Amino acid sequence: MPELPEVETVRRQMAAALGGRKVIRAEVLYPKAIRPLRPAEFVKKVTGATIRGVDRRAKLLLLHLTNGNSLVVHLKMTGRLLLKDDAAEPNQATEIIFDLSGPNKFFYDDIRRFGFVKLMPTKNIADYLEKKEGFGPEPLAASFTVSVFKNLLRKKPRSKIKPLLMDPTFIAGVGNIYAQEACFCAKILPSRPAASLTDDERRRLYRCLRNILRDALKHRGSSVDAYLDLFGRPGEFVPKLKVYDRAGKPCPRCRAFIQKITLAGRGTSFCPNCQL
DNA sequence: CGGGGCTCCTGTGCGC
DNA sequence: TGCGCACAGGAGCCCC
Repeated sequence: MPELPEVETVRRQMAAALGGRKVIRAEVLYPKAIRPLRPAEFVKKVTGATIRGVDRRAKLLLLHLTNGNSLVVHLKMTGRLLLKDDAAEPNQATEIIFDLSGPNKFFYDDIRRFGFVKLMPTKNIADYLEKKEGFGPEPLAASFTVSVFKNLLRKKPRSKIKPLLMDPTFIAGVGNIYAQEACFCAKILPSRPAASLTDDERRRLYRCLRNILRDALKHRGSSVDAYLDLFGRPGEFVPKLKVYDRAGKPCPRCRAFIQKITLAGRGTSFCPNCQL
């Protein structure tokens, strides 16, 4: 599942590889993936435009075009943005093909088809992100200080901490993998109400969350499920995951068996011995 | 306000 | 060996 480290990896790669490239041709193979336009309109508004820059907010990728439009992409669980050579052919998962200037095609694939590509005027992006989506702070931003984190926790005293970390309106970009890893690192049970965390635990969780996201980014993310980077390479962080998808295996810290429960409908693994 | 359930969709992995 | 089915999962939405 692409979360902040995976999406940011793809953003950096796209910014370097796609900037200045022109869309020569576009084809929509799965119309439900695009919003809100019909394929003909989508193709018309994209064709001939040059990719000016790539931003990220939460798990959304923002591809800005020179014609005043932007593409807003959410990869959800199995979306992939792939830069391939001109001879590449679509497969079962391919939803959109962009034929670029130079020797490349740019594919949007999504096995489970939950992701989307929205086309909207660039000038509407800021409002869309902050008003409609209402994203919380970027956890790796310099402005996201420990006191900002503590103030946020005070606003949601009754929420369970792990689902709270995954709430995009609370903090942006954290999903099921890194929320579990952060709780493990901070030695906090995922089901603890936010208000029950001591000052020391709040500080630990803040540091753990930021360190894990940074470390995962350094390793180009975790390839669980279907994630691949822009060049089709898997991320290298999976061997460093301590609890995610490790139910029944020994805790790397204390050797107790990792346990799995469901919180807010999401699988959640933790060590019942050293997470308190 | 918080929590639960439903929805989208397909590959995986289980039980028989 | 093969079939069929439950299940996972981000996040919006509805309901209580």
